[in-house]
Amino acid sequence: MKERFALVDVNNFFCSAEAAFAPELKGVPLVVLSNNDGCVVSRSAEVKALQTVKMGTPWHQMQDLAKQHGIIAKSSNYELYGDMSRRTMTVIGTFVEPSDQEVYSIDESFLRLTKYPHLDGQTLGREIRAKVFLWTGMMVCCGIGFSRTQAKLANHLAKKRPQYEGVCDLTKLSRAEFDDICKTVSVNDVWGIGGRLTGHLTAMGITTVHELRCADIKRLRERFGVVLERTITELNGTPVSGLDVVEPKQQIISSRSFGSPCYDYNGLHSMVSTFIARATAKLRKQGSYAGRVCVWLETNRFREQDVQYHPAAGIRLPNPTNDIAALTNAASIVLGRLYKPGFRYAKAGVMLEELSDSAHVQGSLFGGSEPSPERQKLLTTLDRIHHRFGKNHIGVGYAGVKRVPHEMQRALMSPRYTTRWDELMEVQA
DNA sequence: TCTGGGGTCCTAGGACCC
DNA sequence: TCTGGGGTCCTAGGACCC
Repeated sequence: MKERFALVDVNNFFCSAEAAFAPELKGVPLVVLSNNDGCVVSRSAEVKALQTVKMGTPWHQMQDLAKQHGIIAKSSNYELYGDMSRRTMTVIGTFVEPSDQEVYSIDESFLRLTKYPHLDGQTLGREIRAKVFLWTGMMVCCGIGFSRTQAKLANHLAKKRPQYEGVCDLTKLSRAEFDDICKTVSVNDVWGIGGRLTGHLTAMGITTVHELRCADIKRLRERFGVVLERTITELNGTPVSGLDVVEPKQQIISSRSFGSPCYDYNGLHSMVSTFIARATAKLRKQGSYAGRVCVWLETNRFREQDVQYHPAAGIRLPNPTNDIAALTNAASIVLGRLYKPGFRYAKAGVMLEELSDSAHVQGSLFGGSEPSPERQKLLTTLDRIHHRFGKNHIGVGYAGVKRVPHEMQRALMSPRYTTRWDELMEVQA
């Protein structure tokens, strides 16, 4: 039996999540900004229609444009988006068995339809759209194909071409119809083909999906590697990969630009400690232990007048651990090596690596040792306090105990309608 | 003044082993 | 004069994704 996949994806996800609770944001030009209110990371249909605001445009560079078109901006509200994502994915998941859904990103989900040959793609897509909209207020598009890459392509068409009305099923097309459509889509719109590859392919005279499908696959593999070969195979209707099962993360990163520049060691130390706290929380949530801690610092690369410095280094722990104090300590050692006075630091980050599901490291000279029961109790209690009161009430060293001076700016943030009792939406009778 | 954050996979090349 | 060859593991960096 031929495999069949669907990709369901929310339109303008962050903007839609904002508008779901604020009717005045519906039908108006709206953007959502990255951390620190830096860049545009989501645009409403009205902003996309202007064609002048690209993804990633710095907000401070488009003030005039915003005034001219009445563009409203919102700070990113990841607590709201995370919760709306969970709700949306749950509704999408009601159409198949759990093992046939892969939540691919915050706003996208693959469904494997192979087991449900009786489901007509068009009908299913329309039903998903209706149910998701009714239950969450979010509008999705649905693409269906014989591989995940085809489903992605179909979703792209469903989103961009009004005649599809949000649902595109490539599996129902004849060979000739499929070829004709592929002649109208640029390689750049294919999942897995980014700017670099597009440049190289264009130079070889390959600009449309049809040309890519017909190209000499052996030659392209030799030149660009196995990834492109798989993409072409999938475009031609043979799935190379099925659904990905959710694996624990192999690395955990926490990193932020500072709300204001930082010059001194103590300031950096408090930020790095905060990042470690956040990363450790993720680590403990997935039940992993880290074997290596990396830290990096960055000056502001956009300031040409500044001397640039962006060092990075890591340290291997004697035994993998999930103990926030041990991880903070390791990060402090690395930071001590990296820090040099006299620079205008703008950003820092930490990375937990070599994650395992055990505190024991194989072949360690001294043997792995579990933290003592008392220690475990302390760590678990910390987790509970974080869970119940939020992350900013207790921490190690400088982290999170009080507002740190370089915290990010989120001047335009909306309420966290669905996750905070004191930020619930109020309705006036 | 202000320019995001968090991931994965693959490959080439060096280190090291026998 | 002439200095092996094959294999694995690790790391850094590139490309991509959302």
